[in-house]
Amino acid sequence: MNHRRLPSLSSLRAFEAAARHESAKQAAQELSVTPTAISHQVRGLEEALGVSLFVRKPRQLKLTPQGRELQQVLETAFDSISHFVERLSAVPVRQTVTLSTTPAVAVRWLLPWVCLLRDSHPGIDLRIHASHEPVALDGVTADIAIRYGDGRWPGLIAEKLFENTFIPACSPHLDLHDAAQLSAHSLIHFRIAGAVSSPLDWVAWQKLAKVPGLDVSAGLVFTDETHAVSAAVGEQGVALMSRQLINDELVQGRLMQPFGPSLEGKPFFLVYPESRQQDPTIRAIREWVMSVPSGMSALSK
Amino acid sequence: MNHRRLPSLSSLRAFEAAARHESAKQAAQELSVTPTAISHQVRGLEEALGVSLFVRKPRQLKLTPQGRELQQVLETAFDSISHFVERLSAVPVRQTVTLSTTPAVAVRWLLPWVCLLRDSHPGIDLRIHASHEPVALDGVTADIAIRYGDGRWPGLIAEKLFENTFIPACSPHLDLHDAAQLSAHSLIHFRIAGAVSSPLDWVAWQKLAKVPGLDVSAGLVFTDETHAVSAAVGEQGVALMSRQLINDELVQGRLMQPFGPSLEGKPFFLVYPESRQQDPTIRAIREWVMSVPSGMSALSK
DNA sequence: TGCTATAGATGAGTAGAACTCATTCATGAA
DNA sequence: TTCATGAATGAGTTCTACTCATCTATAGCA
Repeated sequence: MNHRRLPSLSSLRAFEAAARHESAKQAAQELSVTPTAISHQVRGLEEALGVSLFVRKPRQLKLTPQGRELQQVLETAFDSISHFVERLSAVPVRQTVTLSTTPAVAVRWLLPWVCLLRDSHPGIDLRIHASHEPVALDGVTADIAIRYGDGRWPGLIAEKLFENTFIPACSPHLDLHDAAQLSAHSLIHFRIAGAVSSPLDWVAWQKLAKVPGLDVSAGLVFTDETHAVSAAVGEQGVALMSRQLINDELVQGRLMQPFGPSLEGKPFFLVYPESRQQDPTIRAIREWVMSVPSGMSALSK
Repeated sequence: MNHRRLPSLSSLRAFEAAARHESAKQAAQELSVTPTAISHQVRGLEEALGVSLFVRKPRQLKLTPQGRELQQVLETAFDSISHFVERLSAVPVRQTVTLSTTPAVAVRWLLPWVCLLRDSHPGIDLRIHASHEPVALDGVTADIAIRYGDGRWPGLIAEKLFENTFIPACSPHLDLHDAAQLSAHSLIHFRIAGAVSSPLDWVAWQKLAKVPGLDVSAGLVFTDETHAVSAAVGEQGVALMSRQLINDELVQGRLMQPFGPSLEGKPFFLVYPESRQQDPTIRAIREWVMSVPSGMSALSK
């Protein structure tokens, strides 16, 4: 259908209304224009088509047979479009949005607040894509992300959420106060499967802390950060983890930071494509994420 | 359906083409606009509807499920309109046109040329409404007229066709040369039924000619002008009739004007509503009428 | 790996279609 | 006869639809 011929759609609309009413005045009212506009449009359409659509009488319009036929075709067409458009608006379409983040952020930071999003935006179907690697925000794999980094991603808008400070953390029951005591306890490692090392593990910490005689290769290894947290809470040893993600445990006294130093990791950002900045769904998610309490955000308020 | 909601029809058209191709570039080519125009229109539509219709990738557009649905509704609607419009143009619709004129003009002047109109405009169905009284050119009773008058009819366009000169006419066999001989012959009257007198009858002629002893009330009376002509040709007497309508007989010598004076009647005009000046059918009839040879027209050429 | 071509998006500016205003005309009703 | 009503015409104005310039992110090729 590459050679579809369509006259001015505005004139078709004006004609259809005038034909239905057989009145330019009523058509004008329906379309919120002046009767003159209707008159012009109808005339333009007749000229474009080369046929008469109305028989004109003073103060009266009568449809020609062709005019009547065209009105019926147009009414059907416009009605089908209008019905669909109204259906689109009337049914709150559940917008599926995929948020990509790390497993720890997902579990420890976001999930507790998902009910809040559901309450405020029942039309949003939030799906969380948890992985350690950043994924494409292409609207297919994911739409929006919470990820750590330097905040500079081409084509993406990045809004800082919170810092990512790695601290030694253990249960208060271990009665640890000095780094020198570390040798007597297990180190709890969190290591991404397949990764050899990380700038934020015990090796890096030891380089900074320089605890004499400490063997940082030993200890418990978990591939799931939340398991590492559980082990620490369960007095299995000392874990090095993001303070912002164990804020609850710190506040509740289930975990403590026995000593320093801290390692500053790259902060977490909310990230989404610039092209979707005005997307109502993206905006809604953004607002929700911004309302989630975080260590730094709560402090700055 | 008074509350029909329709977004910008232009944006709907642009979207449908872009959706069908899943390419703004190809849609632009189809609609003979720039790709930018497509981009703007699609974006406007998405904002108006509040939903995303495309998933955007660099150099690529992918339809959302909603976008796909809308495209299908629109394709059906636009196709139905387009098909009807093309049908309207492709089938030469027979346009019925009613031409109002006097019986004499119809029979003696127009009918011989109807075949010419049919040849040049097979789509025009010409109907002739013959009557002595002018009728409304309202598109119902009649569309166009040939009528005599002063050429000034409100709202109507009047184009002069030919004069209307009333002359005494009789067969050459009567061997009449002088008005004084009239008493020895019958006067042939043409009188419209119900009409008492006319400014163009024998009474009016006698007032001008002042033929001694001539009784103009006597003679043969016909209600049909063509019958009066036949009677004159058949040597029944002398008729007073429009020279332009008996031109053939004059030229062929079946009738002659034996003496004066002539009475100048109001000329005949082609008359049609100003509002239909651009009507293709009216224009076609006009051209045809103007091409019919008439006494005065032929002489001026 | 770097360069070029390609296709879509954004924003400012422009053109033309859509519309308004003023006026005229032809009823129809009081 | 006068006034109200509704459609049409033409000139002028507004606003939507469009273009141009520019940018971005690939995709393909050398």
